[in-house]
Amino acid sequence: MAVIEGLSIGALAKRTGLAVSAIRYYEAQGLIAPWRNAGGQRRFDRADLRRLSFVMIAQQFGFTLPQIKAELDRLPGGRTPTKADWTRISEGFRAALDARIATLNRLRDNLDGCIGCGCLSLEACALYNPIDQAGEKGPGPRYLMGDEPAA
Amino acid sequence: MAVIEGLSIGALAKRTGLAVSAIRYYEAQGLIAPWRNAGGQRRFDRADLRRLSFVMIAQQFGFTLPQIKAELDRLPGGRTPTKADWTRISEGFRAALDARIATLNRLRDNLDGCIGCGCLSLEACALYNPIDQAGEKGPGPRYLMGDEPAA
DNA sequence: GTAATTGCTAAACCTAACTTTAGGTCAAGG
DNA sequence: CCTTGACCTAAAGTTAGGTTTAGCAATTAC
Repeated sequence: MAVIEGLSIGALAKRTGLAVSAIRYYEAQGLIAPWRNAGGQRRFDRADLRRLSFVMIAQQFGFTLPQIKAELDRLPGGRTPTKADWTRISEGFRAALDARIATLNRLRDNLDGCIGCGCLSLEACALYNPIDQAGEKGPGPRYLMGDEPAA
Repeated sequence: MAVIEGLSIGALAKRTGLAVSAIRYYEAQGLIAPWRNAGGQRRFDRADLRRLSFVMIAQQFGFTLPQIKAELDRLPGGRTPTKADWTRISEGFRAALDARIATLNRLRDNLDGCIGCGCLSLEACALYNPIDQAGEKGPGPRYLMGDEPAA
């Protein structure tokens, strides 16, 4: 008869398709903030489903978890985010995504130029130079988004 | 007046902009194969400049080092690669890049649809479903959007 | 009431692509 | 000849985004 307050981590995992361990990891990174029940177990709001949805989509867009957290932190604290809140955030995505697409298009156009010459020479090849210094930060390994190469 | 045979690793680093440690790492991964001088130091061919150029560009395209190695291994052994060799490889790039751009465009179009509704709901949102499961390999979230919701 | 789930934490492990460190060796200039 | 800077190796460290393991506690099912 007890009304279940909030979802358990397992339920959330089932609903989102995420692994339980991933959800705990996201909590550790500050992306979600469940409360605890009397026994110390995590309980989640239904709104957390949407937060996790946001995380999953943003990852597909190539955002890092800190970047995603930054967006989520802009959601109003203290109340359930409204449709307008999510819409505002989606528009930020849209801009970032457009920039990413533009970069790739530029890369491709340069490549088209290079296919003709076959040069790949450091001095002359347009692919080396200011390809995207501004576009992607991140120290160490720079992953772009992972696609299968087909080649 | 000794004619310098081959480039030192430092010279190669300067010419490519790579770190010396990165070049040694690439050698360990089989991407380049310098020879050694009498004192045991690495000496590189001028053609290695182009190989490294290839590596750097391919990385910008999002290829992993093993994938890049696979391409390089298809270069004819025993002779300096020709323009035609590089051109053939560039065309493979072109295809992979086109695929990636198409994916992002599709993602963006879905997002545009979602901006209107603000939903981000697991049941309804078009962004969840079969976005592009072509490339599920690689590090990171295996479970994410990956295989079995069966669990 | 008890067994089977499910959940908890902390810490270790994983991959990719490197960098850093420690402890030596080689080469070029004065 | 001697010093300085470039090079060498092997091993450990780094970052991102998690997963796995070990050892227990809380819930749920029967």
